[in-house]
Amino acid sequence: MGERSTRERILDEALDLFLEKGFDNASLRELAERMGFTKAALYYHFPSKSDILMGLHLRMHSLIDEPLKLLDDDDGPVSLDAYEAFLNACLERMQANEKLFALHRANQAAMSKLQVHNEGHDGGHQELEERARKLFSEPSFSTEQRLRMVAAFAVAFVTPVMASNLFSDGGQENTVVAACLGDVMHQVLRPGETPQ
Amino acid sequence: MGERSTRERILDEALDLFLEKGFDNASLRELAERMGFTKAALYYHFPSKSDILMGLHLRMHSLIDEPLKLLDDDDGPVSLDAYEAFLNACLERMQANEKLFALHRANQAAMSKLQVHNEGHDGGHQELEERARKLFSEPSFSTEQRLRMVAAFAVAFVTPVMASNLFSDGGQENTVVAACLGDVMHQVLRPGETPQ
DNA sequence: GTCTATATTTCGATAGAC
DNA sequence: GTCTATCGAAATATAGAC
Repeated sequence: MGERSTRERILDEALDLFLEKGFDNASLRELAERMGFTKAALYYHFPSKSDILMGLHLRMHSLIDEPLKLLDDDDGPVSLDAYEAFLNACLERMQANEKLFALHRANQAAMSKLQVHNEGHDGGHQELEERARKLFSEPSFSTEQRLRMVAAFAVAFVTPVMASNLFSDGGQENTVVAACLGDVMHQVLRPGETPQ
Repeated sequence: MGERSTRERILDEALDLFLEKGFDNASLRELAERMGFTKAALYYHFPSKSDILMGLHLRMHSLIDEPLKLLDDDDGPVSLDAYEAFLNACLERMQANEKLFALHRANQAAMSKLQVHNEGHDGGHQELEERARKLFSEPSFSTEQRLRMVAAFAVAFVTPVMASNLFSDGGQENTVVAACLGDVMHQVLRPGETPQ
């Protein structure tokens, strides 16, 4: 049952390596060494180095695919409630896949270069960015409200990995963190509910 | 008056180039081309490529040097008020130097490799990280309070550049953004002041 | 699926003239 | 302070045997 394909094991190892050295400074030679075979063998499983990164990007893509639906099946513009539910869903999945998101953050420059070589389905990075740009430009929200939506986004996507990196005492309970950040995001998104 | 030294103009151009392509994928050849001279000339001004990045890092370092003092001249552990003042001061300086912070974020992997080659004064990156780790491990705060401090940090340091990248209508007034995010951070830092 | 080569390219860096 | 020319290293990628 614990049998992962070689391809998946390469991605696992690549995730660790890319996190340690950064994508650009990690060499396929070292990745191959860690896998126990040679560089050329990697090219049997992946056509290029950036395809390995793309493989990891797709893993993350599939993680937020479902939460993303929470923003979809509204007919009108997105509601604050839907957005909050989306962020909470992301938070949960991030905690279970912290390294994947950390990679994405630390190697944003490399991620941005992932292009669409195929036809319709891209899996690229700029697709998500375009979507975010549209979301945060929703004219039915005030400027302040939109700023708050971005702030909540920042809390959801960067706080968890920062916290686990910076707290000297190991990781806190995931449920505790999620609950607390859920409160924070709720507060951030709804300015009216605070006293004066 | 508008006379910047060649060294400074190289740093200006490097900031733009590194932002576009990422530090690792930007070549000194292209940087030299943009400057209007050759690669070798760069080596007259900087001993190595990473020294150019270090130059940009030092620019940012000098920006937060003064806000950092707000955390220093307390005798006891840091107060929430001092921390909030620090974040607000950073926010202000970030807005005036957005690109510098964006570079730092997008090339975190490369920044982490900036080492200390000299003696006492480093200007390295891990110095700040160590400081942050210490701050967020302050035992006089509860776990939730510390989490909130990290969240406020995320709001201060990532929201402004995200906002100016994602809002389709150009940049909002800096003062408006700063005021709004100041409110948000205040809210985030002080859980007690909200109704249930 | 993995191996041993090797091709190819690109880049950082140096030497020395002007 | 900027140039030409070149070195040497390292990395991606390919060809073809097993």
